[in-house]
Amino acid sequence: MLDDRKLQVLRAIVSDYVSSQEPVGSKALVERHNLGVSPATVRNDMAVLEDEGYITQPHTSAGRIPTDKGYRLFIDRLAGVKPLSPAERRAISTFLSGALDLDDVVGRTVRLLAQVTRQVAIVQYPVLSTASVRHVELVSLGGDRVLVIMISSTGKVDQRPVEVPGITEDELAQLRGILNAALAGTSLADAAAALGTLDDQLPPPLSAAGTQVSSALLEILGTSTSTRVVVGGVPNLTRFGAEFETTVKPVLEALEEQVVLLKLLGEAATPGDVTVRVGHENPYRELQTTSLVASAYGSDGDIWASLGVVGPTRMDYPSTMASVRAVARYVGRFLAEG
Amino acid sequence: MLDDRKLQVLRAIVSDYVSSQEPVGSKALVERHNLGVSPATVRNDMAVLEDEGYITQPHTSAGRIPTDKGYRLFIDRLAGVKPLSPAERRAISTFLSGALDLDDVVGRTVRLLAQVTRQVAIVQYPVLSTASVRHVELVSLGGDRVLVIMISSTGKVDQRPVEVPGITEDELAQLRGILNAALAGTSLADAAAALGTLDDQLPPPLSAAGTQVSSALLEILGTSTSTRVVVGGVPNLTRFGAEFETTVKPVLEALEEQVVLLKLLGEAATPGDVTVRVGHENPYRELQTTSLVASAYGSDGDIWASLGVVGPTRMDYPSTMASVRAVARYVGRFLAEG
DNA sequence: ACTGGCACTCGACCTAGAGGAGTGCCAGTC
DNA sequence: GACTGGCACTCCTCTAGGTCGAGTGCCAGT
Repeated sequence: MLDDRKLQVLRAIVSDYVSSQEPVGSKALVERHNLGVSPATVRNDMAVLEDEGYITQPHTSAGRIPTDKGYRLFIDRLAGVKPLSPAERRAISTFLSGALDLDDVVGRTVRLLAQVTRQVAIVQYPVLSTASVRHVELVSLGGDRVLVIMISSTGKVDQRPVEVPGITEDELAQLRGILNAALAGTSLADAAAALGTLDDQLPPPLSAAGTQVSSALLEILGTSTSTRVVVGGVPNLTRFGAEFETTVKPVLEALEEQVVLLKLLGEAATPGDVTVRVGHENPYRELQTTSLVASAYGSDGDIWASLGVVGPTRMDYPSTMASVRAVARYVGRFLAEG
Repeated sequence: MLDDRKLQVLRAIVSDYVSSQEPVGSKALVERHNLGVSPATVRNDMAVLEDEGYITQPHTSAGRIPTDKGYRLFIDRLAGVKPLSPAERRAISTFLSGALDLDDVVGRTVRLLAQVTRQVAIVQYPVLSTASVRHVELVSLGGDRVLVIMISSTGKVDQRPVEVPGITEDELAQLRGILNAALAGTSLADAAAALGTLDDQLPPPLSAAGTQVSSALLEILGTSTSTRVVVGGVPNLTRFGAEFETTVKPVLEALEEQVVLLKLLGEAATPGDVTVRVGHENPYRELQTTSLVASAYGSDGDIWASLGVVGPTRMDYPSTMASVRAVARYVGRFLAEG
């Protein structure tokens, strides 16, 4: 159905359109890519490609532009992996050195990704299903207030204040000891269960406080599995001022919805493999005029989280995919070591 | 020089232009605001206002639009305080109830501010110059790594990992005790000094570890005085799609520059008093086509930090200023209560 | 000091026409 | 049968000209 040359024509249309943002005609095509055939032949091929739904005409006597389906075919079968430039390689491999803590790693990653792809970047905080509780700390805030702090093996620190009327420092220390004995080293998933059985075993003077602290810890455990997301490179959207309605506006709106972003990224499953959602393939209506390029990151098949970029469907997929993959790999490796 | 009626004319021009975004002419003015004089008279007044630089014409034979100087006069002398709507009052006074921790308070505040002003909101994390160290915690991360955690009286928790070869749990506990004895309760400013004198007093086995931990704490102290900002309501920019170059683009660019934002907000000094920077009054070139409405928040003259909104110079100053002031006051009060 | 009247300016909007890029189709060639 | 050159056609883009009307500045009159 689609012979080699037709595919080549499609590839040429995509690549020309991506760089010029203008419908591309048969004549320009044969001139810029030496296809070895006449414009008339290309026109015939284009007619077939249009019949099949890979390209379309904005109006009767204009050139062709790729449809979402066309981009999809391009990505699946035509896009060679574009090697990263040495500068990009260098940027990626030095960007994380000297990172201080998890916040810093995520922050640097999002800036890096935005910089190399020149798109809006999204990075999800890592959730390690095999992460464990490193330590629980209770700190008196004066009065009846106590700050409950949980440190996980990924280095993430969460806290919640609770009201615990009339507890003494000694009791606090005692409770701290019990909690750490029960929780330290358990996985986040098991920790919730461990907390449940703990309540009964507390000596009476501690039981009221224990209940308060337990529920705070449960909240913390809950929020550390449904994780946050960080966004960067928003000013890159200004490049697409002309496509305000189709690109700038939907992306800005989607970015404010953490839930949407999380779901989007959540579907980018296997690390090392880059997932692309082109236009209408996207489950979220506002983003159906844009594309998402995402990848999970982690190490040894252990998925931690996802990262990616959002941009107009008209984007340079080979480069973007290469960059996203490289950054995902690098961050995964970095976190595995650190 | 400018009699009462001329001021009234200016006020009418500002308010009409803000709502219509179109140059306003003499006839429309007398019709919409019953000025009691003829269009010709208004024209004479407008000629004077233009001579003085308060208004300008986009082109000959068009209506007038306010200049930055005109807005400034409007704000200083003409803008009555627009009372908040009951709905806004309610939104403001309920938005923070149930806030969990400092992050949550700041997050809710920025969303609230964006919602009521329908502009892009910026909230600086509170820095309390009189804040003190509540507690220092050292947690072994396994191997030679130790996590240094500092909790301040505002409820802010910061952490840094450090390398401390071959330290035992006992030594860690000892060091923790010494640190808390020396630091707990001291102001953040004094804490740095206290750390300096501490190093000498440590028993030899702890001195190496002490140095590492001290420098981590100093870093933490450094970053908690130069604080972060949080941004929200960016999708509100889509309302100004027509003014892409003058509003959307500069704001997006400025938002990515934390430093710029901090400096901007830092100049909004006294709490309760709203600072407005109109267009060219703004020290940052990119933002000279936009206005900033900001206020410090805190309690009892104790400034904690600032918050505000950025939008086009053509904005509804009375409402925006009222909202910013109300939110700043409310957040200040909320934080003071704990 | 204000007003009505008037000539004038100039952008917004419409229309018409030229130019041109690009197409589809068809008859002809290898 | 696949490719090509040629040709008529479409329809966007750009320009030029013309009308319309909101708005102005100025001046003479009250």
